[in-house]
Parts: sequence; structure tokens; C-alpha cells
Amino acid sequence: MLRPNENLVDVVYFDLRLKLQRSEISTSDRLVDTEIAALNGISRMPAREALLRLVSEGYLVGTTRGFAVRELSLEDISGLFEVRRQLEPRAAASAARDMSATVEEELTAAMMRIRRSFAGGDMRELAAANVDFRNAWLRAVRNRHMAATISRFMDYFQSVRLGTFADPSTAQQYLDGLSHIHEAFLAHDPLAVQDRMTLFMFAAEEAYLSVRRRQLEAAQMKPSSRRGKTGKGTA
Amino acid sequence: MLRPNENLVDVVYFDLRLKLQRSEISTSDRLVDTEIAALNGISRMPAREALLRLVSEGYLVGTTRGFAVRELSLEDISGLFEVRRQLEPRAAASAARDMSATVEEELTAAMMRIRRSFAGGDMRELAAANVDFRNAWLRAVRNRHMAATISRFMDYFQSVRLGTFADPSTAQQYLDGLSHIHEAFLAHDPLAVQDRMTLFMFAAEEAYLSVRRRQLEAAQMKPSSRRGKTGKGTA
DNA sequence: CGCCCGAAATCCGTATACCGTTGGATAGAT
DNA sequence: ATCTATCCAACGGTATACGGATTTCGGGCG
Repeated sequence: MLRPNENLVDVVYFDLRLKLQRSEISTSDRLVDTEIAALNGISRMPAREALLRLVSEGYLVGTTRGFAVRELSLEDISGLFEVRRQLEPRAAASAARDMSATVEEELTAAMMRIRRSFAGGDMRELAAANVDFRNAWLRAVRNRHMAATISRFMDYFQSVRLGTFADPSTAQQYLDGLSHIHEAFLAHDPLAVQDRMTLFMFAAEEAYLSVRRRQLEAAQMKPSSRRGKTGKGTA
Repeated sequence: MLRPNENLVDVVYFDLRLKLQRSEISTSDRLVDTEIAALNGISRMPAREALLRLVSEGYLVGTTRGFAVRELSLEDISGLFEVRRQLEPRAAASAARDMSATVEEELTAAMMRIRRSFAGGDMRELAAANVDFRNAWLRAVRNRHMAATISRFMDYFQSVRLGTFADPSTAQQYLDGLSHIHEAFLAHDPLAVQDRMTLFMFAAEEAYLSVRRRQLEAAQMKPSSRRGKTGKGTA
């Protein structure tokens, strides 16, 4: 995420982007410019431009009846993870090298929040804490192009993320992997971070693929179901 | 580059993107929506939306007096190349593995065009042929997310590219490096492609940094000079 | 009772209009 | 002649309006 400069387009854009990150918009929702405009007390154009931007960045797709969150195909997931594997381990390693004490604290705070929500079984909270964790180390990445690219590729998965925590053994595996990464960060060991992040990436890809496969199978059984409201609420 | 679907925004967007790739828009030019609209016989909004999209993708920057091509700082160049180094060698390797005969021919055709324009001293033609070469192998990259990301990162350098061919020894080095890559492609040797592409990336980074450094020094001497027209011409 | 056809609503794409800001130009003063 | 203050035009941002395509809904016919 960058800078909410001061124009209406950016306001709407970052608002929607945040909602996307938090999985507050489901795939059955339809985002309509007039509706968003009304909710924010503005005209169509800024809302529309924000939506178009999200489309051009690949988060949404335009339909004949409103905009919808993009659904990832299995090929998409594989492809996106191939890119992530090339970038994230290396970037995390550089973050481990350059990390400040502040970032370290944020990382630990996020990790604790993850453990808590995992223990409490709150999957939505877990997903949010997960975003915190990645944002924390991403802040330590000096290369802003690298950070922005990674951030973008991560955000594509928000629509599937919640599902990955459903299976307890997968979730446990996720928690272990992240703990290892966290430890390596605390040890300021870039190479360990890199290796563990690489392992984590492969496990994550597996998890996403299997979740998505199940989703697609379920959708094939029952290809019906439509309609949905947006779910906004900002000023 | 994707598909020119059929709406005016896309038409303008791809037109501008092509002009950017061909270095037909200089850093002193100012792109103004009304002007582009008039040239294409359309209203402000589609032109404006295309410009905003280019801004959000990082190709342009908005000023209070029209949009301008983004100038890369030395930090930008280093950062962008760090990402490119992570992606391109690997992607080129996969292209070498999966390449069809058609792509192989295109690659050779581009290589010949590069040699011709290099011998003829036509730098603009050389830059265009360079774009052909990368597009050829990029087409063989199955992962479209990978290809799109690489394509995007390459395009950031169009504003500097022409300058890198100015110095004869640098240009010769560039030609040699590319020839080696081409050979490796023809040999269908993914690992050789990967290694040579890696070497090429480092050399390219050096070249861009030094060109840009000279540009910035020159600009500091003579900080004046303004004004400039767009340079369009489509229907 | 179901299917087909037509009307209405929905929503995207495009056009036009207005306003505030900013940068430059012009004119006046030193 | 140069510096400064004021004015004006250019341009981006936002709002409103219109047209066309597509989907949905309802009524009539088989």
C-alpha cells in the first residue's frame, strides 16, 4: 500500500483495497460504481476510476453487471506462486539483514496475534494477523519496487486465504512454518529466513491449490447461486 | 501487452504504451488529456482514464501541468534490476525449454535485425529490434503472470534505453551478450540461457546506471529547458 | 404448467460542464 | 535591467447527463 494522497479516487481505491485484503468482499458480491459513490457521498467518476484501477491491477474483473473479485484458476495459482517463489525468499532475506528493532517488535506482535487467533479458532482474525506479519517484514525491504510487487502478488490470494485455514492439519503446518520464519528473523539470519520462506512457499502453494480445487469441484456440483450486496461503510 | 478489447480507453492506452516502448515520447513532453482526446476525436474521459492507468502502473507521473514520462532515479534502476534479476533468467530458461519452432524463428529474425541496425548505426531501430527479441522469448513463457510482470519491468527502461547504445564499447558488449543468449536459445539449453541472462542483467544494470548518472549530471549543469508537444497520431 | 417474447431496469461507456489550483506571463517598481 | 506582485490561462479533479447493451422480469401463448 502506498500513500493515500488526497483525492477521492485514492480514498475509494485504498478503502476497497483494504476490504479486499481483509476478505470483506466475497466472490458473489457485485461492486457497482453508483452504489459505492452513494455510500461515500461522491459522484460516479471517482468510484468508477478506482474500480477500473483495481481491474487493471488484476484484483477485480468487469462483468456486464458490476465488478466482481477475480477468481483464481489453478493455473493462476501456480503461475503466481512461481513468481512469489522467485521474489519473496530473497526479499525476506534482505529484510532480515536490514530490519530495525521496531520492525522486529511488529513482527513479534503479529506472530503473537496469529498464535492467539489460531488458538481461539478465529479464522478471520488469523487472516488479518497474517497480513500484519507480512506487512511488517515487507516494511524492512528497502527496494520499494520489490516490496510493491510482492505486496501485489500476495493480495491476489485474499479471496482464497480464509479457506486454507479450514483444515486443522494444514493450519497447524502453516503456523509451524511461520514460527520457523519468525525465529529466523529474530536470529537475524538472512539465509535461514530465505530457506524457510522457500519451504513455506511450496507448502502454501499446495494448500491454496487444494482449497481451490475443492472450491471448483463444489461449484460444479451446484452451479447456481447469485446475488449479493457490496458491504461497504466509510465516509 | 494484452488484448485491445474494444473500448476507447484501451485504444488510447495501448497506443500510448506502444509509443512509450518505442521511445516516441520524450521526458520533456507533456501529455494532456484534452489534447489526446482531440487527436483521437474522442472526449476527455477515455483519454484521461488511459493516462491515469499509465500513472498507476508507474510509466507516467502526474504533474500540475500535464502528465510526463517517469524519470528513473538511480535507486529505481537498482531496485528494478534486483527484481529483474530474480525473474528474467529463470523465465528465459523456461522459455528455452518450452519454445516452439515459430518462436525460435522470431528470435533469430530479431537477432538479425539487431545486428543489421547495429552495423548500420541506427539506434532507434536497434531499440525496436531489442523489444522484438524480448517479446519473442517472452511469448514462450507459459506463465502469463510471469510474462506480464517481466514485460512491465522492462518497459520502465524505455526512457533510458536509447542512451545505452551511445557508447560503442557498451553497445558491442550488449550485442555480444545478446548473441550468447541467442545461441543458448538455439541450443535449447535452459541452463545456459539462465546463466547468460544473469550475466547480461548485471551488465545491463551497469550500463543503465552509468547512462542515467551522466544524464543527471548533465541536467544539473543546465537545469533549464522546458516545453514540449506530445507526438501522437492515431485515429 | 412451462416456454417464449417483449418491456423495463440495471449498469457500463462516453460526453460535457464546472471549479479550484497552479504555474507562467505581464506589468510595474526598484 | 532585474526583481516582484498580480492576473490569467491551462489543466486536473469532480459532477452530471446521455446512450447502448445486457440481463431480468412479467405476461401471454402453446
